[in-house]
Amino acid sequence: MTPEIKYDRALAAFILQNGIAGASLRPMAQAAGTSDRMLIYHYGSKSGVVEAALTEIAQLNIATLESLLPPDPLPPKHLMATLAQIAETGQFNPVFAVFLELAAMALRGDDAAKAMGHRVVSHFHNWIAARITDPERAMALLGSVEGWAVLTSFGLDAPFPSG
Amino acid sequence: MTPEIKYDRALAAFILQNGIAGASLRPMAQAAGTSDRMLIYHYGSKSGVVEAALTEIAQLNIATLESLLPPDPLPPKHLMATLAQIAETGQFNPVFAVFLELAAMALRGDDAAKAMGHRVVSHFHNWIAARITDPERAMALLGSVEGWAVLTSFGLDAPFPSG
DNA sequence: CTACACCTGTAGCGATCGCTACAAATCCTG
DNA sequence: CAGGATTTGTAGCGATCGCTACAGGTGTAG
Repeated sequence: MTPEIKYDRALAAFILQNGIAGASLRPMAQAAGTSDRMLIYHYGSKSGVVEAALTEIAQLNIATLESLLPPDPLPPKHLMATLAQIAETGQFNPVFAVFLELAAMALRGDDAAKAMGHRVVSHFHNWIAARITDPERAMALLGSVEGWAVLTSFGLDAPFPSG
Repeated sequence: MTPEIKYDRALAAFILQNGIAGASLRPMAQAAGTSDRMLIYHYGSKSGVVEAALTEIAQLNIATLESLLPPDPLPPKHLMATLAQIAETGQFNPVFAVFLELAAMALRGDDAAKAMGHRVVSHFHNWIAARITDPERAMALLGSVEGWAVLTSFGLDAPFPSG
């Protein structure tokens, strides 16, 4: 029951909107209705703040995915068709942006980013695996979706992977 | 024959190593053997410097890809097997990191990043299309590779897409 | 040689960065 | 109610950010 939990939601929203690179203590504190001094006090350091926000994002994300599509093994084509509809609303764009930022940091040797990304993407993988008739294909499908996110971010009209 | 070309190589190397987020004028200038004052003078602004560096990265990349595998239509499986060997050396990790950073920026509405990413990824697409027997599959394969890069950056042992 | 455009080094501007020292306020315990 | 620990506001530290003013050098054209 750490008391700083009340800030997590606002911090997560801030990072979803501004990215990890745009996460500065003073603006984050203002968004959370407190001061930079307090964020440092509660979370110890800026990296502690960011880590808490990313954890919160991951949890929110799991909840959102659960509510969008309850577990039920579908043929890959059906699942991907549903995912296509969800993805094309753009509601997950901020989440994708954070993931891609984490991936770039991980590629440069940031171990914290690597661990955080691993955790979050594993959740995605499990979510897919629980909703597909042949779960061993979940990783390949997940990769296709991530790649689609990259290509469409640049404005290419890449077809959503069909499975 | 703009005189600032001599800096482009060093600037590209710097951004490949430190990322776009880590691109500050003074360190870049030092890496290029000049001063921040001179970079601003030649390129007009920091964004001009970064843009030149990214353009240089794109050109270097095309040359590298050409030298690694001359154009020759192959069956998708063969091409992907060759790409797997190349990708697993990790030599393109800094390039992937820059791409993913660009994608994150583009997803947040950075139009310059979107245009730059579009250009670079289009080159990748053309490169693949020229080396595959059914070029209309190039986009899907490219997406799979990008997604694979994201997943492996987090330490997941995702299989390289087989085509 | 002169004059003028081009180039570059020094110094510093205001803003923001993560973080901290210090003291007052508040809360909990005895 | 007393006294110590916990929480918070104010102010500011040194560092770095992108960028600029200004003076002096350098090369070239008339």
